[in-house]
Amino acid sequence: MKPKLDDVAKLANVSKTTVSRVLNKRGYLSQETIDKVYDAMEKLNYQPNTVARQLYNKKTQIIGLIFPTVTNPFFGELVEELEKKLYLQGYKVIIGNSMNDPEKETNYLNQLLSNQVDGLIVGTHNRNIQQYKNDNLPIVAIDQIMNEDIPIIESDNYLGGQIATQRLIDKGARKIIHIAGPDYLNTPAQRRRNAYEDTMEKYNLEPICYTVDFNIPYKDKIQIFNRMFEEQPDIEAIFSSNDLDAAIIMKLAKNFNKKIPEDILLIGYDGTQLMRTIFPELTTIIQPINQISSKAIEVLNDRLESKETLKEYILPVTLWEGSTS
Amino acid sequence: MKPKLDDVAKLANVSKTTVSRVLNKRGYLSQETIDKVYDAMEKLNYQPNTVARQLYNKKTQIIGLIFPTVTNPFFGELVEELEKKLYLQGYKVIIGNSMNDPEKETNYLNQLLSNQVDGLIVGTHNRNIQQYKNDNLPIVAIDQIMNEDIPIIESDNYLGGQIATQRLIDKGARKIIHIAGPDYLNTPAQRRRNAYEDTMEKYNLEPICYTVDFNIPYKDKIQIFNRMFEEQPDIEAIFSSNDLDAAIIMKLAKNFNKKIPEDILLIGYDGTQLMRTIFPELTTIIQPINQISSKAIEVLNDRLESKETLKEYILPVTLWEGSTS
DNA sequence: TTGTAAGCGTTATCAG
DNA sequence: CTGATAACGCTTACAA
Repeated sequence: MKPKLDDVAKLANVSKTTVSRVLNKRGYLSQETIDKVYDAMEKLNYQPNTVARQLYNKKTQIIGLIFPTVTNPFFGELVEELEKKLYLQGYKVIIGNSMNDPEKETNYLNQLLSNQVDGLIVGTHNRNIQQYKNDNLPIVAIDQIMNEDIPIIESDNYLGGQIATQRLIDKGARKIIHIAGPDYLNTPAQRRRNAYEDTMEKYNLEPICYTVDFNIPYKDKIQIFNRMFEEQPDIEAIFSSNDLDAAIIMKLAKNFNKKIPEDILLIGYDGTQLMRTIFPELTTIIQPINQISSKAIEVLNDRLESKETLKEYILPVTLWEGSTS
Repeated sequence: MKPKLDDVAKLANVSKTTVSRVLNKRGYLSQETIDKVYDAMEKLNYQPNTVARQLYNKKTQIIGLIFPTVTNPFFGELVEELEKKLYLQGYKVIIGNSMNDPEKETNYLNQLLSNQVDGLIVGTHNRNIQQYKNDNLPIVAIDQIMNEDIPIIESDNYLGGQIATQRLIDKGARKIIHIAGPDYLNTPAQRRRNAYEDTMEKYNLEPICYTVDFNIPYKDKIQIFNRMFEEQPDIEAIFSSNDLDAAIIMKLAKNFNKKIPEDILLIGYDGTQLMRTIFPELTTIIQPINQISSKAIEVLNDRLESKETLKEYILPVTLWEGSTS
């Protein structure tokens, strides 16, 4: 059995209160008592029970992070940044990889909000969060519309989509295909697609979208892209809303005897550290993961202190000029 | 204020006990009571307080995962698998990215073991865990020696190193360089290096190792590899203990006018889904992430039930035959 | 400077 | 079938 406060108290011949005071360095205590208590704690190898403290304080010092999958470098790096920064503020993180499974996500949401976490940062792409309406919950969303009361942190998706499309057009491409996330998801990321469509229209070009759920198995993606190459033999450029897909497309292009950038221009999206390091040649739009995570935490802190927040925070994107377009 | 059991009880005109029974579907209850209670819960939008339950049950249903960084695809995929499988068993996960910072790691270890988690799966590379000796703690380690009492789950690092080195030799390379993790870390992964050295010796070849801490910034790695290319102009093959480093090396080789595999043979290590998808040409040793995670959880469960476990579990590796060697 | 006792929100025992 | 009550381990008024 693990020793508890009372065991320490008995061994040190003091009351629980005193031990608690020593533990939390509160109030006046004689040095003698302090020493006695520390001695006892050491002898018993005492560790305070976090859960009991959480119950009393009504705070867990835990933040829940719900994201589709930490396996995608964008989310991996984002989650890592969030963890790092929250750690410095004394928080731990519970992570839920929802895999865009609505049931799993709802489950996490419900359970974590049962006093298990102090706040939530959510980046999944599902809806059904009606139940939390009006509740002024300590939640912020990243790139995701949950409901009107939950602030959204995002990078400038429209501008990103515009920069990407414009670049391909400027480089002479006319038949430009866009790989997008599923359009039933009304996320801010869809603005990349809107920007693509608007820009194409502006030049009287026909927008062509292929839709890929970004966390289906790789082999399914490969199938879709292979079909795309078959259906679009005269394709001149591709704007992928995701670097991973762009990288896969680069590999597949070879099989169709298409060279990048000679035959097909390519631009991706996200621009993670990882991709910039192992695929520096891939031109892409960089999302400011560092700023996104900082802002998300800042806004969450505001919410926790019941301060007013904006509904939406838009952070700047930048272009990574590789050689694929 | 969030409603509590008592509020529900009052509204439904029953006792706390009854509400608790309804909540946990225990004991005999009249349908009428059940309905009344559910009604009240709904009206108040009641959510049971997880922390209070944790205190009573002395279980949190949380497992702590401590790994260097979720940003490395190997750990990312491992953590994801662990989370997925633990979720199905009713566990949540707290994640600590130690970044090989001993202080942060110790901190996590101490705090999480303060009744905050039911068990721990640890994959970090630091020592200093003396304090936990003899304690029969519910911990398992992945690829990491913590102390004699903590079981280790690992893939067959020696065999992996052997297969890799042998392959390079079979393909005709003689001057073969190995990129290894820092050797002050006495981890099972060092057996890859041992295997490399043994195999080289067997063929009377001189082993040459470059040491790279795997979570230093990318630009520092690039510096080290550039130096390597300068110092070793007649290099014929490289065995990297990490696919990311292998990928970086592939990019850098171009700058030195070295073609892979024509001029330099290359083999990596880890073989994550991600790398096999976006770098299928990279020959590598696949660690069985799925099996590792399953075994880790299985052994942790045994520990939680105070069953005897082995000290070490070694899982098989396989070769991914790309075109880089 | 230290101790007593109440309370944080649950669950389970035991009695009715 | 239902209800008091103690307990989980800690913190803090309030007293001494």
